[in-house]
Amino acid sequence: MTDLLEGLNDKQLEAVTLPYQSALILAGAGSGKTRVLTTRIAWLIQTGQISPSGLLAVTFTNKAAKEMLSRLSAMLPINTRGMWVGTFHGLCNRFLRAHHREARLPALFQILDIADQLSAVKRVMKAMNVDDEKFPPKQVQNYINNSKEEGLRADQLDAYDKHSEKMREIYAEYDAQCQREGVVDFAELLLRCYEVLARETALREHYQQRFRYVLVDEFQDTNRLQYLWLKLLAGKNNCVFAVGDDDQSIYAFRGARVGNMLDFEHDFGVHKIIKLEQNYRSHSNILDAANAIITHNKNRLGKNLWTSSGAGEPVRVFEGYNDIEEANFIVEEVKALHAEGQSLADMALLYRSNAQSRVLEHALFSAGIPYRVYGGLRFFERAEIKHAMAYLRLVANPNDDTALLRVINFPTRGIGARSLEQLQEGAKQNECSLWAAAETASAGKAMAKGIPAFVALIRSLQEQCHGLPLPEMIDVITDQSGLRAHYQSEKEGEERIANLDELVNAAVAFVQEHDGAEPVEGEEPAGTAAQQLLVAFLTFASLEAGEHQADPGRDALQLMTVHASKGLEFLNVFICGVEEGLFPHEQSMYEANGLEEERRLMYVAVTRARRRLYLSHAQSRMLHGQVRYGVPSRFLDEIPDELLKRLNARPVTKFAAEPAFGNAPRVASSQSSQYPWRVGQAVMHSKFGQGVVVSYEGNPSELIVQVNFGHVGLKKLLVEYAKLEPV
DNA sequence: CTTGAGAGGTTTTTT
DNA sequence: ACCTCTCAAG
Repeated sequence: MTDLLEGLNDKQLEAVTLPYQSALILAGAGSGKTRVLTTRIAWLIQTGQISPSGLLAVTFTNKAAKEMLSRLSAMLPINTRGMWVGTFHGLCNRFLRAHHREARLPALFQILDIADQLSAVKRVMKAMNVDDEKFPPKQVQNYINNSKEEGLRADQLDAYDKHSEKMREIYAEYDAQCQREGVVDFAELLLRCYEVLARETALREHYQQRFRYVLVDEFQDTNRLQYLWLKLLAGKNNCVFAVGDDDQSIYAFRGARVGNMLDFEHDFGVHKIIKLEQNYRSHSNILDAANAIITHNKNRLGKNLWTSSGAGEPVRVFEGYNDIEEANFIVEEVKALHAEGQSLADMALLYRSNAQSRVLEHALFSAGIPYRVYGGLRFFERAEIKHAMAYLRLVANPNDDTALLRVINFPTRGIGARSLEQLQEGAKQNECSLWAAAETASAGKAMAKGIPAFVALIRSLQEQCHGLPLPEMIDVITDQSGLRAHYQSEKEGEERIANLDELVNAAVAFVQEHDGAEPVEGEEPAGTAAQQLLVAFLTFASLEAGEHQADPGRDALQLMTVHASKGLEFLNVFICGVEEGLFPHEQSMYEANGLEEERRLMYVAVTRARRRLYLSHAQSRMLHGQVRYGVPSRFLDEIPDELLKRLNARPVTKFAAEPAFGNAPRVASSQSSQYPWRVGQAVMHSKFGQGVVVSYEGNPSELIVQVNFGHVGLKKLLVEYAKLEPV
């Protein structure tokens, strides 16, 4: 066996071989974070300090967890199967399955994804007669999730007024509904697990004694609840090894608390933070640019990346007249690089928001460059898959109201709003599930024939599926339910049919992987083996639906948001739309510390590049169907000029010329007499400085002009009072 | 129950 | 611009 510690630098070595104590490792981008984490585990095991079953390692993505496990089994001759290495949600799910009684959950509880959750929220609100104009279901959903991620139940929340009181009430009702139906949402997995550990002393002590060592990846992304969970699990005597990078915290908007890093230092008695600052990814021009940007942030633990691999190429900056020219430039560069023999898969186009991908895709498509867009709808989130899964869920548990509502009339079988209302009424009166109500209704006196037909269908499916292997079950279900026939008659249903076939394939692969899987420890497995497998598959679909690495065979350019690029690296990186209002995003200005998060986002983007980095921006672009004029991002100004190579010199007085490509602003020439300045014209304001006229609104007597003042932001000004000077 | 017009809303989203 | 959702007419 090769020496584990070989090739580690001093800091990495120090982190890997730390004595038994809690530690915080500040691991910069490209500093070998995953390597340190896995080597630490391997070293602890190899030196006999801990057994494989005595540690718990937690990540945010399934990908990261898998990566850790595969590297681990390459380092050590151990069976990683039974090890507690996984995502927060995956581990909590495992815990709850084993201790469902203590958690007061049915053994075969099911997991709601965001879409399921939203429909559950809508259902609760309807039952409560809540006005969904005043309480938009999405907002309610966020409120519930945010509360749970703070570790708070409805009865622990304060209400300030009628509105928040109602929110709290809906939250409580929603939880009650989930409990009745035996389903849990993502946040609930964690909160429930946390509560069980907090409540059940014996259980907590058992796990505390077992997991002497807890390791956390991407610690900067943990939310309040995850932090509390870790603290509870560690207890007084165990140690936590946390690895993270405060400069790469880009999920505050979802409840991640960078502050957990400071709290951690204090709560876990960390003596010394180890900083991994040597970067093995990029040349120094790229790192210096990244460092220059991030030093503008006030709230940092402090860290400076360096490399021994030389300056490398300058950071290239391109300014387009508009987004189309920007896209065309990128196409040309990509072509040139590809012609030099570089693979497309090692090039990435990064953008701040998904809306930007359209223009880029159009240009790439026209040029015949294969590309792949990351993000968007995932396989298990597609409507046809969700429908098939809903039938599957009903076979597993017909009392699953969410699943029932999804397919009771899909394909349509004459069950309209009225029949549904009757069902819901019946369910409410008898305090039973919709399924039970449907059974009663169809057994009783004459009813619209749809419902008895549906009941018969589900019963028949249950019967036919009994004893069948999972893939065949899916075959039967998609066939008998009429799903397949429905999509066959649809004009663009071919892809959907193909997806249903793909679902069968996914089931085949799943069954193979689970062959001879370990039984859940602790308690007797509930249900039959077949039921277990079915529920495991459903859980897999909601918890591990990711894995976007399709068509690895084809060499394709990678398109994704900056968020999606975290953790990845590419030889050549293009960051597009580096403009005020886009990156940093306009919306971020309204949030506390929003700008700092945007800057971290730019830091993440820049540090993705190994060798060559392009930053591009455009003077104008189409946004929400309107031409928007923008000034270069402040982040560009934050990079020292000597690191940059400006590829094209645009005239200093921008926007003086007619807008390129005939995208004439609506109000420009024809009625220009009415408007003092042309849209796109640079103007000076005594207080806000230089800006660009974006649009006009209001009537002629009270004309309002919207000006983009770059760093100051977008401002709406009354033409009459705003003393603007042309530049 | 299906269809289409109109309204509203568009940052990012590991599970 | 474009997508999703709602509601009224067929």
